[in-house]
Amino acid sequence: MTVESLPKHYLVRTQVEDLLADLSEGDAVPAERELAARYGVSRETVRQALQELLVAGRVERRGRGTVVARPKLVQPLSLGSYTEGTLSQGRVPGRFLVRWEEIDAHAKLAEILEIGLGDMVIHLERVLLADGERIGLESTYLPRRRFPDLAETFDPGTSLYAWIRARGVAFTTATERIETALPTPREAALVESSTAMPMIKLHRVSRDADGVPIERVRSLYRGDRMAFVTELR
Amino acid sequence: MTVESLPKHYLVRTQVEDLLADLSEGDAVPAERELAARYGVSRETVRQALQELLVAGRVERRGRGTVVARPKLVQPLSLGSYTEGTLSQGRVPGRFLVRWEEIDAHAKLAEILEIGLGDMVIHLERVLLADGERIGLESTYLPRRRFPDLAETFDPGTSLYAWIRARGVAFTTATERIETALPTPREAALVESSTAMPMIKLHRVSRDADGVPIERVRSLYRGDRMAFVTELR
DNA sequence: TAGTGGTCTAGACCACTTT
DNA sequence: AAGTGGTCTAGACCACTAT
Repeated sequence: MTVESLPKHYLVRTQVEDLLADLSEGDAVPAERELAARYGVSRETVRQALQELLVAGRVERRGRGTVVARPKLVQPLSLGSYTEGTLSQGRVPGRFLVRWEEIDAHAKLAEILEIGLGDMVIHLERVLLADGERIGLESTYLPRRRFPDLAETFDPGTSLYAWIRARGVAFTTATERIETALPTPREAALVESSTAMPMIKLHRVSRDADGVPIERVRSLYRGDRMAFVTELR
Repeated sequence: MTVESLPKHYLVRTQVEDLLADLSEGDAVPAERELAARYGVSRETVRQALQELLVAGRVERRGRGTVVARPKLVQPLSLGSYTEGTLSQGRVPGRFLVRWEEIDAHAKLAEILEIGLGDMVIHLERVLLADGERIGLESTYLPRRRFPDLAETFDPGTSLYAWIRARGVAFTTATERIETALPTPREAALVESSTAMPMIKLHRVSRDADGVPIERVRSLYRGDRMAFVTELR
């Protein structure tokens, strides 16, 4: 890509950004066909410009039409639970279960959790909510041997972190990998987004005071709706 | 987006992924027009599928044609310098200056750096390299009063972190914000990427032992080429 | 029912790179 | 010169939603 001769979709993007400056959160953005006519470009070019503004979190699709987006939500990247992190930002946390299964540990999972190959692993997948909005998807893998009564006593609508801690297990360290990723159609549907919307993917392995892995978590957050903060020491 | 009836571009994406499984790093991927003919779809549909694989870091554009991508580079998200982080991953770090300016601090910057409104700030922008590959863009803002001889004694091709530390300033804490973002055409060109490629944007304020801000850094890393790891305690 | 965004097509022209 | 990806167009059909 050269610096000279800016692409049309980028020019449309900056023009629409000027429109947004005069609008408020939740206000309707002109329709794609209307913008195409106004700027003398094809609808596909407008769509590319809007896609960039969607990824940037400036606008969002809302039922019928496009509206000015709310600011991104911010989450601390910390050892604490999703519940605590969300509450600390003044948001109401929520979650609901979309999958619960008990599987044989394959080689990689067994290695990560430091369990035997073929040991049973509990996998729970939950949609994460902030103020009722779907903002992410969380997959947790736990060794069943360590938490045999999880299925009977844990309510998937509540904090797993709190449940584990209440059983005397201390979260002491965690390794986390952070990158961008695109969702599958299923994942996109679960968070009410699209396959073209980049997500923030987090891979975490949490350990107890003895350095023993407690859980492996894979989280997928909507890149247009979430940002993370962390304190480095 | 509904779960049923998968979009064609996603089906093409999975079919191309199957192709990639039989190829090695650097091998050529069939041309877009060839893939369109092979799968009986339009070229634009193939392009959407390839765009998803580009974002995922599975393929990359290379001169003429598309090839199987190398694995993502991994950087620690730590207080240390880019040089140290890159070396710790067994990569050769590099950087070159693309902008040097001294500006009056505007309100927000003055607040962040805890300096007077209108105090002079040094802004340097550098392209970051790993093994010679352009992987990111870094903008650093420093109060000139604290580093008056920066222009005379600092070589922008070297580690700024090391230069500051050598002057007896200790990096003690930092606050970092992490999110996805799209580059402007200029930024995309500098890292040899495109405006449609999601980047990982980092905002950092580093502080010394007294809690005084040392610098503000805004980094933009190619999302298709970089991942980050951090240790949580 | 009318309007919206989501998807897909067939084709065009361009800049660039390799042969 | 030939082939590649980058951009853009004009149009089509669809599912969904607000009226």
